[in-house]
Amino acid sequence: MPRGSLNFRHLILGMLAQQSMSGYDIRGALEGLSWPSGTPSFGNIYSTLHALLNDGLVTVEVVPQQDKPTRKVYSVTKAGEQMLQELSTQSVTSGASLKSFTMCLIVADVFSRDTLIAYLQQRRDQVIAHRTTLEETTRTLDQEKAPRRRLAAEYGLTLANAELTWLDSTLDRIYQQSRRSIELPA
Amino acid sequence: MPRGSLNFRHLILGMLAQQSMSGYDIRGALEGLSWPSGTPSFGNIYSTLHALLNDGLVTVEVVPQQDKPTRKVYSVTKAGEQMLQELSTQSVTSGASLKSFTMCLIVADVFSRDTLIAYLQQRRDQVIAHRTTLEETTRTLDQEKAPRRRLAAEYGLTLANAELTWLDSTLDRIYQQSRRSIELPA
DNA sequence: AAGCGCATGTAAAAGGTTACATGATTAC
DNA sequence: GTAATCATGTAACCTTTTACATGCGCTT
Repeated sequence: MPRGSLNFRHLILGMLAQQSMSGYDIRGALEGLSWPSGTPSFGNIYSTLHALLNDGLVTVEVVPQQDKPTRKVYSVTKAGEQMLQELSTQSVTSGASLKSFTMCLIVADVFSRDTLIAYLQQRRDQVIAHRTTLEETTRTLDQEKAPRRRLAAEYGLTLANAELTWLDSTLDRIYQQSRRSIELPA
Repeated sequence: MPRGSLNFRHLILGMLAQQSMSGYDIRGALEGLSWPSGTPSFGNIYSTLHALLNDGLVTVEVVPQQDKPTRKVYSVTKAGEQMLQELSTQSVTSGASLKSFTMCLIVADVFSRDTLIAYLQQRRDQVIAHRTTLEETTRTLDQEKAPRRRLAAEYGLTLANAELTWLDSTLDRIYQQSRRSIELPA
């Protein structure tokens, strides 16, 4: 776990900060959002929740339901909020894998604008670097006549280009929002 | 590890089948190709190599170099080729994560055309399903005014659409290749 | 002489999934 | 009756990374 990088605990805590939920709810939300990095298992979610509870970062409320099993709704405590606050302003030194970046986007609400921008720009730099590597690889493979060998590189290039387009337009959008909120008070 | 799914052993074995390499070489090749799923560590590569050697699926050749440390070049044995052969014709029941799919592409050479097509189509079905889920999620989030909450879903949608475009064009290409090789002998 | 690229290796720790157990209600 | 959704939980297991150790030769 590289220093400054998001882990699963942060993800759960960040999601609970957006909205109090049960483990089952969290799983449902992640199924829709965390697709690129894979949906985590219940085993992981529940034990993370217990660990957070044990560390006093969240509290539980047992909610009996009619016609359905009892739910356990978790909410972030003040200690938990403080932990997120620290994360929010912390400098980004992550080795940003796709997983870690996806988590960052899911809990984007907990970051300050500057931290979010830093994350996006860092990801942008990394994707550009990878694209360069992939372009070199395809150039080498073009010499050979084996078309199958190029599949992985082409796949990577397609994803990299799509991601870069998204990152650029998203960064633009965020910059315009800052400009607007600066212009309005003026 | 779902049955029928590719694991790291298969990846290494498949890469060695394409070309005999050292652990260091494998790492270099994967750095260029396996970007979306993350480049594996040396620790993983070397221990997998030792395990394959122990199971008689590969052999080593110690290659001393002048001016550089000695390399250990691994090659696939007949037993290893047989294992790949079985994998090649095996029906695909994988829970195809991005990781497993990327591995499949890297060793695409070892698959029969039908198996490769099955993998690509299976992935296509899964991505379409995920896209549907993501579209529903964005529809729900559009109601709210929180723009940050939509980031993860939009990101996923962008990647899903790019991947689908690639999958469709790649499947087309492969189909045309089969047609050509059927037409020629006729 | 310090640092980097090459090259291999191991053990401990972290991370995560699978498989199981439980149990109620609804829909076919 | 049997499958599906809802809902939680534990332990064993697998996978993978991290952090270390080693050592040569080239460059600054």
